[in-house]
Amino acid sequence: MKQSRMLIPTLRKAPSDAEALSHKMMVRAGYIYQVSAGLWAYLPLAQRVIDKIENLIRQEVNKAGGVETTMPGLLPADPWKKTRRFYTYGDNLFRLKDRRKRDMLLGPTHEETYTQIIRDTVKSYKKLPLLLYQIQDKFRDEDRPRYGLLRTKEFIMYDGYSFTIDRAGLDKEYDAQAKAYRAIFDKMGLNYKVIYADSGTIGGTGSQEFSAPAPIGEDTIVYTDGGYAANLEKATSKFTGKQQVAEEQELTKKATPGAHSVDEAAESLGLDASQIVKSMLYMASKDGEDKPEPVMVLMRGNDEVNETKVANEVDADDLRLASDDEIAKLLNGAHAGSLGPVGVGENVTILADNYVKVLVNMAMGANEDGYHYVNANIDRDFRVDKFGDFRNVQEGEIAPDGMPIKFTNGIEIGHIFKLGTLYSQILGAQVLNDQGRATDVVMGCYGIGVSRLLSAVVEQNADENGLVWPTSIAPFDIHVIPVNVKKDEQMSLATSITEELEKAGYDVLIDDRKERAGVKFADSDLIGIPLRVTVGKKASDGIVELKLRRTGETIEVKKEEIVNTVGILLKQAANDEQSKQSSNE
RNA sequence: CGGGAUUUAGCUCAGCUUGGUAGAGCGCUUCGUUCGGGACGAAGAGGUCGCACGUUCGAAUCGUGUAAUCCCGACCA
Repeated sequence: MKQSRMLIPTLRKAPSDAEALSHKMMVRAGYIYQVSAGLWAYLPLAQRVIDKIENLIRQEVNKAGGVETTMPGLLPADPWKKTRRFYTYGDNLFRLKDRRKRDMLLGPTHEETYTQIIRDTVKSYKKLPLLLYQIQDKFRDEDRPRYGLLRTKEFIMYDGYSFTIDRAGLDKEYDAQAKAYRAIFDKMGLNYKVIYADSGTIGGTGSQEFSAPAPIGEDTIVYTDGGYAANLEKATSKFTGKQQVAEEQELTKKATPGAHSVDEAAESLGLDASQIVKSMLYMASKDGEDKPEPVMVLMRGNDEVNETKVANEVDADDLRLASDDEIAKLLNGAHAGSLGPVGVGENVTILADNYVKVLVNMAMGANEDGYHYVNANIDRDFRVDKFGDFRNVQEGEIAPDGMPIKFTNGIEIGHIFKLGTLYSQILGAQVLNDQGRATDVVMGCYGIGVSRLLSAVVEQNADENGLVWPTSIAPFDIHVIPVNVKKDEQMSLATSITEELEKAGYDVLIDDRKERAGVKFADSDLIGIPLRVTVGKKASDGIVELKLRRTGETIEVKKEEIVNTVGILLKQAANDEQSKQSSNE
């Protein structure tokens, strides 16, 4: 491929509004062009990377029994109304009407559509299992698109859906997808972590999230060197609290003027935050029920409430902090900042973290602005309905695997999920089983953020000169650079080398532009093709220079040896990329 | 949803305080020299200063509104 026929608008400087490394680099290197906030054009180089990633996915998913399909991006709202997601999905769903005023939407995911197809076309368990997938644009009206391709309003996604007659079948499909995902990400040379999650609240019985550590990642990954990995929402640590031993003192109300936070109260009372109990008032509600139930959560002042754990405990679909009005109404006109469990009525469920259980003579808000209680004790002064783990783990604590916990940011690149029969029940996707009885089809759903993968890979593979693509998904394998295109011996050698390498099956880009060497080298580094072939002064002797982008390693070879040497170098580079990854997981 | 910032040439920015209808560097075009790590010289092209309304004889500049873009935060009582 001639570079003069490509559109590669490289820039000396990154646009001033780019923040993330991958965002800046991909714009500078001429891969992507921003059309609008959260909407990106993939220029020729990005398109080639995307094609390679997609083909890698196809390869591995097909191996796992997947078959490719394509759904419309524009969808009728009716099935989404049946599953209620038309109403519950929130503002991220693009809703629109067609000319007959029929409600439509732009698909953010396709559970309904695939379930509908299976419902109408598969009537017998003998036709199962099936794993249907597509690689296609998805639409989500993100509140805040950011970081280049990381969070956008339209993005490319692999989404697969498995249909089986029973749970055992689902487990097989799920495991096959997990295996395929690992193969895909391994081949891409990505560093990633697999996060296992227990059953979610909505009909699922298991999920794994694949997350690539990177500074701009929006997940907090809790992990250990022993292999433990979890979301902050799900992470647990060993309880290390010790029962405090002290004589119970008299409950006393103290003035703490102006103290609204734990730190302010701690200062005012001369106590450590860990001896202060903060009390958070939440409103918990379930789907389809209007009246939320108040839940008070007690926590050491230096801990953070984990709302997922609280929601699970009270079996709530929605959990939110109580509004000022609600607090005032339930707690005698008190305001946030001075809440506490003393004297709280039976209508409020009181949960307390395990670490509160071991405290004696604790301080807490008095439900009266400007006052805190000190020397409060459980049972004697206030009621606790249930103790449990309701806090976020902290770095350095001991994980369930016995190793110290570390935190890192991660980019969610893939997710697999055991859906169960939720959608098939609602949409009526049933087949006859071997007993001749109608049975709900058991589903799993699987997703990979394809366009987001570019960001993840670039975040992990770039240096100050530009991108450094892994060989498996680089837009080209080899960048041939005739240093001076006006010198016939250089140009003709470069051309013949390009043809030879292309014949050998490589993707080759030849820089046939009438640019000076410095410009070509700088652009080449920026673009990040794994191997560069420089055809320069020694062209007349039939000698060229090979240079690896990642290591900078350079060797001179005779033209007769190029194809052979290139093969060795690229294979070695691919091995290095994959071993780098496996040592990391 | 809350807060902050920005918007002038393809990119990075200056000019605005003290109104007089626009500049630099890079990039782009042409010619010449140069030619293995972002060359040099000469001559050019390119902008209704985000948009609207207002103030004024006159607005990139002052006022009001609006839009777009980016960043931060989203309740820890």
